[in-house]
Amino acid sequence: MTEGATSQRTRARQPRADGERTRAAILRAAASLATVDGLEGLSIGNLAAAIGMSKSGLYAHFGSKQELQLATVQEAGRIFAGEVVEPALAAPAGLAQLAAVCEAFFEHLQRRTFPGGCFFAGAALEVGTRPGPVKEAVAAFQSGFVDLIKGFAATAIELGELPAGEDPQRLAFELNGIILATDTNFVLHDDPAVLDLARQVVRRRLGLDGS
Amino acid sequence: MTEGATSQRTRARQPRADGERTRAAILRAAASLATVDGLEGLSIGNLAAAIGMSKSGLYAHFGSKQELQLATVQEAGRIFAGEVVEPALAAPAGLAQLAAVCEAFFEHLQRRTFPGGCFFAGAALEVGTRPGPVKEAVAAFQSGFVDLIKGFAATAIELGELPAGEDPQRLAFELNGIILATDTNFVLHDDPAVLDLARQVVRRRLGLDGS
DNA sequence: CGGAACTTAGCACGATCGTTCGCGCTAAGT
DNA sequence: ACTTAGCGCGAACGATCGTGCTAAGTTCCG
Repeated sequence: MTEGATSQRTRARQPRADGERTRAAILRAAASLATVDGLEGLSIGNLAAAIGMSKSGLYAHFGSKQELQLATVQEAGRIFAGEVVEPALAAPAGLAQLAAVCEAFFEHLQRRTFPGGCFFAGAALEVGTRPGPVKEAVAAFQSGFVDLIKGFAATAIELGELPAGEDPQRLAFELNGIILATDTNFVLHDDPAVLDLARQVVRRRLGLDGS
Repeated sequence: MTEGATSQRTRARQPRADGERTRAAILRAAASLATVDGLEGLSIGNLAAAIGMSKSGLYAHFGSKQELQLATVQEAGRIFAGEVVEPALAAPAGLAQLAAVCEAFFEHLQRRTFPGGCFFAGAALEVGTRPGPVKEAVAAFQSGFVDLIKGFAATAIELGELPAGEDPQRLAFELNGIILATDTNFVLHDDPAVLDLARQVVRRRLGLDGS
C-alpha cells in the first residue's frame, strides 16, 4: 500500500522486452483457454503446453495461480473493450450507441474471438459463488459494462430517441439479458441463426424496425 | 443396444432400498455442489466428504465420473421441473403461464435452492464447448425450457392476450434473456433488489403494468 | 435360516495439480 | 567488454484427481 507501482525504493522489478512479449502471449492463450475450461479449470500445465513452454517458466511470470487468473481477467477485459466497447463509443451518442454495442457484441461472438463465447458471461457464473479478488474483478467489469449501456440509454432518452417512459436501468437490464441469451444459445447450439434472431429482437426493442 | 433397460436375460441389476436412498442423497448434494464448483470441478472426493462416505463407496453407484455428471444433470432437471415448470403449468393457460414461469424462477432463486443460482445457466456455459453426452443432456433441457415458454407465448397470442404482431420465438428468447440476466446478477452481486427489477421488467414486457 | 445379491470401506495405482528451487542463458546498461 | 538482472528450463515435492480391486457388512428372496 505504501509503495507505488513505479516505486524506486522497493525496486519491484523491471521486465525485459522479450519477457513482456511472452507474458502477453501467455495471457492471450489463457483468456481463450479459460472460456473453454473455466478460470479454475485452466491449469498451468495445459496452458504451458498450449504455448510450448515449461510449467515453471510460465509460472515465474505470476507468483501464484490467482495472480494468473487476475491477469487473465484483465486481458479479457482489454480484448472486450477493444472489440465491443470501443466500436460502440465510436457511434453517434444516444440510440445509435445502444444498437452499436449490441451489434459489436454479436460480431464479437461471430468472429469467434474466444472458442467459448463471451469470457465474462462464463466467468461471472463460475466465480460468482467464490469470494475473492477474482470475483471482484469480474463483478467490477460486468457492472461497468451495464453502467455503460445505462448511460447510452439515458442519453437516448434525453435526445428524445426513446419514449420518456423508458427507464435506463430497466432497458440496460433487458439488453444485458438479450446479450446473455445470445451467448448461451450460440455456445450451446453453435448456430449462427441465433445471431439473426438476436438482431431482430434488438431492433424491435429499440424501435428501429417499422417506426 | 440389444438388451432393454429392464431385460431379464442380462439381469443388469436390482438396486436395494438403502442403496437408492443414498444414491438420491448423493445426487441432491451433487447438484448443489455443481452450482458452486461446476460439473467438471465437482470431485468425487469432495462430494464423498460432503455427505460423509468413502470415495469408493460413492463411486460404486456410478461407473465413471461422466455417469455421475449425467445423473446429476437429470437430478437438477427434476428439481427444476418441480420448482419452476410445474407451478407454471398450474396457472391458467396463456399469458398467466408466461408470468408464472418467470415468477416461479425468481422464487427458485430467492429460495436459494442451489447455492450457485440456476443449475442450468451455469452448466450451459460450462459444457457448451465440450461435446459429449453431458452437453447433450444440458442442451436438451435448455431447449425444452425455451420451447415451453414458446408454447405459452403462442397460446397467449391465440387467446388475444398479446398483440398479434408478437412472435413466440422472439418473446421466448427475450424472457430467457431476462431469466439469465437475473441469475447472473443475483449470483454475482447477491442483491435481492435484482429480483424486484426483474419482476418490473417482466410485467412491462408482458403488458401487465398500466394496461 | 441360508445363500445370493447389493452396498460400503480400505488400499493402492498412475496421472496431474500448484508450487519451489537451482542452474544455464541472454538481453540490457555502464 | 563486462557485469547484472530478468528469463526459461528441468527436476522434484506433497496433495489430490479419477479409477480399479478386494473384502467385509447388510438386505432380501426362497
